[in-house]
Amino acid sequence: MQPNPTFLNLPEEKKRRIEGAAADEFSDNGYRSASINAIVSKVGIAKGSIFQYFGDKKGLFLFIFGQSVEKVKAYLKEVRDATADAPLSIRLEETLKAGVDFTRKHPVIYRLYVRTLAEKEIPFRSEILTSIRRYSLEYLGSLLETARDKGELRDGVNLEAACFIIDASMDRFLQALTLPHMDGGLGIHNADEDELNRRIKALCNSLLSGVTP
Amino acid sequence: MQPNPTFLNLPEEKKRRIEGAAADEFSDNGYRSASINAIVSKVGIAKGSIFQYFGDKKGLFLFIFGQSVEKVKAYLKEVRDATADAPLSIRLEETLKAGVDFTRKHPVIYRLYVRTLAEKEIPFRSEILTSIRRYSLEYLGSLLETARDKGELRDGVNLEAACFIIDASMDRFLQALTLPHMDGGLGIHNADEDELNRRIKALCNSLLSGVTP
Amino acid sequence: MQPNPTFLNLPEEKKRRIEGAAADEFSDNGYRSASINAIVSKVGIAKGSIFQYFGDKKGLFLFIFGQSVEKVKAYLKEVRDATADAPLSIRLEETLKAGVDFTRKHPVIYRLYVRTLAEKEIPFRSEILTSIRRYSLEYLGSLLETARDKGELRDGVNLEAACFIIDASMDRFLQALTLPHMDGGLGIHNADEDELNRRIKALCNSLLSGVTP
Amino acid sequence: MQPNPTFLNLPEEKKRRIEGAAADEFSDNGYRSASINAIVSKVGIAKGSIFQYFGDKKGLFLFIFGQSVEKVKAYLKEVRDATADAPLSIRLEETLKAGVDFTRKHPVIYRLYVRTLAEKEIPFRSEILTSIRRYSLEYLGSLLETARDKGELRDGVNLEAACFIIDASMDRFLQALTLPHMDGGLGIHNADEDELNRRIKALCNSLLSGVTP
DNA sequence: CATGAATGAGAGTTCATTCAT
DNA sequence: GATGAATGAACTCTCATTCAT
Repeated sequence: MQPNPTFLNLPEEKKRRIEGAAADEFSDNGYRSASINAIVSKVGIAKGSIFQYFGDKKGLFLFIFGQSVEKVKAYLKEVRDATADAPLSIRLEETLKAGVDFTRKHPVIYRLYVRTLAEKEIPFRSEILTSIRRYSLEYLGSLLETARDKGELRDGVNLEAACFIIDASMDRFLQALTLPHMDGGLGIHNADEDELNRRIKALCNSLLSGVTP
Repeated sequence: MQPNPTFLNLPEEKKRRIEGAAADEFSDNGYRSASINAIVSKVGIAKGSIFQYFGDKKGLFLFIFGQSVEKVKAYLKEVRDATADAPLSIRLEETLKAGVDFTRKHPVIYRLYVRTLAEKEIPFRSEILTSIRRYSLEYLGSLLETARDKGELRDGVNLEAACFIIDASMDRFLQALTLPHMDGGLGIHNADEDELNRRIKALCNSLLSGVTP
Repeated sequence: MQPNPTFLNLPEEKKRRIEGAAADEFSDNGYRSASINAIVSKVGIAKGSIFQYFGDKKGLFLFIFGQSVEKVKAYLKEVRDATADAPLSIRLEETLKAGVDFTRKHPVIYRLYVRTLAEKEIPFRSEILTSIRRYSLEYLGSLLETARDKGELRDGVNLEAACFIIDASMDRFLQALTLPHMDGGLGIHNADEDELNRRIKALCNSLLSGVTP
Repeated sequence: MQPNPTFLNLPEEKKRRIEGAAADEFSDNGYRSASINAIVSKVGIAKGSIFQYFGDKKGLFLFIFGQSVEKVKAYLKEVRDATADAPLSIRLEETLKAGVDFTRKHPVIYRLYVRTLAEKEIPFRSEILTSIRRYSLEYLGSLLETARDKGELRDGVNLEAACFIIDASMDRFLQALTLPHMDGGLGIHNADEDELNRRIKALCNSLLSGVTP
């Protein structure tokens, strides 16, 4: 999980170039098909250096992935704290907005996550995914519980199912943002800022209100 | 997309063995990492034959994937027709049940779809995914429109958003079935039949009713 | 141990070129340092072909080594049968002469054996060496037992120790032939035919008679 | 052959750690497969230091090997002097015992010698081996000459051949001690102290007396 | 003087694809 | 039409050596 100190002592800019190229490569090609050749020739360093920094391909992947997860967590924590007193609808909106924002700033991170989802032989895949899902559900769970305690929810609401639906919908929303092909009916992919915000509001509204009378 | 006539004239049983092995290999390893070596040695035919039948790896993949999509469509069409007169809640339940059923009978097909979602260099990936999503939304859209016309929906419901949420939630439900790690809060993965049906009902209820008073 | 049939069906001449190059490479460099690159570029075939024929480096080595052992055994069996009725001194001389003859015809085989002796990580090294030593001792043992039964040996001779000494001395004699550096006092390495036969006779005499009165 | 003065001025303890690690590595892996990486990481010094001290891999090997040879010579000289007045049979026994003793105390040195025997590309291999053999034969030669002068030998004994046989047999005896696989008929490898001494006596007896009446 | 980061050649191995049989 | 031998590029990983600090 931890790269060699050598790597950590590298000039900030070089580090970022390596991380960037590796994240790109993994998110474009998944773990197994990602090529260390491609990474080093993009960055312009010797092949051996990568192995000096990270030991092996697995070590590189674990580091890049771990970094990404940390970034996402930090981002979400910020949103949670910043909206602590807002009503649920606003908190969901802000969460999704933050997700959109983050996905745009770090598109590779989201793709990296999707790739990890799909690939079987990724090192520690099971642990990685389980921990991500758990974190995500805890986050949404705490939002919903707070809302329930404040009386914002209907009686008898199934919190688990609600979490599941919200999680899945937001996840898909972000997928649609990253992958044009998943942008089924919502026209998210090429939307401008205003349009996107309307979409977010609409989705969150629908998530909260359901469709039946 | 179309294999060489030579392939089509093969004995039914041999064709099925080839298709099965190829589907397994692609769904286990994705497109790029799938090995034609592995496929032919599993089936017990000559490597050259695959290239005779399908031209190249790309052709093989396209054929296998296309076949899978046809199977899914046929399955869904059946459900739609069979439940034409039922209320929306039942139709959703039956759809999800059918999805579960199908995923269990043809686990490789679902995995194949997830892999395709994740991999960038898959031939015609964009077209493939777009068409799948469109089909899925059309299907759900027609269910919801029928329901609206029958007065089952609340006024002012945002059909697009509803479709999106239902699609995403069902998709995730099936993912949780296939991938233990996605089974966040719902405990789907190891559920017995009864438990699973309760989960399906709960999810569909929540999808229809929302959480707010 | 068995190469792919593909290899066995190769034209005799090509097979021999491959076997020769591989035996050379292994006997020059040992197992680990032997380079498949070097072998294929010497033979002029593609790198992949070696792996098609033998699976991996280990398979190649095992095949080459096994072949060599078979050749040696066949050679020794011939000598044993041809000298069945001769006195021990002649049989030893003929054995050593045969060894010299063989070592000259197939110098790589002897070097291969020495290399295997020295290297730790050779596949099945332990089994290989044990079986070679056992075979060698059985061979000499049967010679000595026959001699004893014919009354050619002094009473109370320690057969085990005698075997050991003869085995070691002959082994070293052949080493001296192959490796100029081991040619300590005997001047074997550059000896002409007559000289060599004298050396053989002298060694066998000394082996039989010892040094004490 | 001589390391940089920098090395010689190192604290005794550090020098010994470096020598030990290098001897281990070379004797375990041979020259070419020995890894300087492994050596430095075992000792805990910088990789560059090795090159500073010894120039290159070759220099390091030559130094380590030379050192080992010196140790052996010193050991043998001691035995020779200590047994100057004993009869030949005792001197041989003591020599072999000393060899056993030394091999046990410094197993890497013996392995190092065997490895050098086997590997072709070792620097100055030819010179190294020639000098070792010559020394060994000189040593045994002086033992035998002394014995002849004292009338311990039969008339007409071939001293050269006797030397050769004794050298080869003792060498093999030590090999059997180090490599279980060479322990052909004698059961040396797992022998306890008493048993081993009996084996040594038996071998030396047989060496001196031969097998014929 | 010691350090260890950087290098790039070379290792074994796998693979899609071609084509003579 | 079916076969599978041959190919060579690409893969991950190791290593001795150099040299700026």
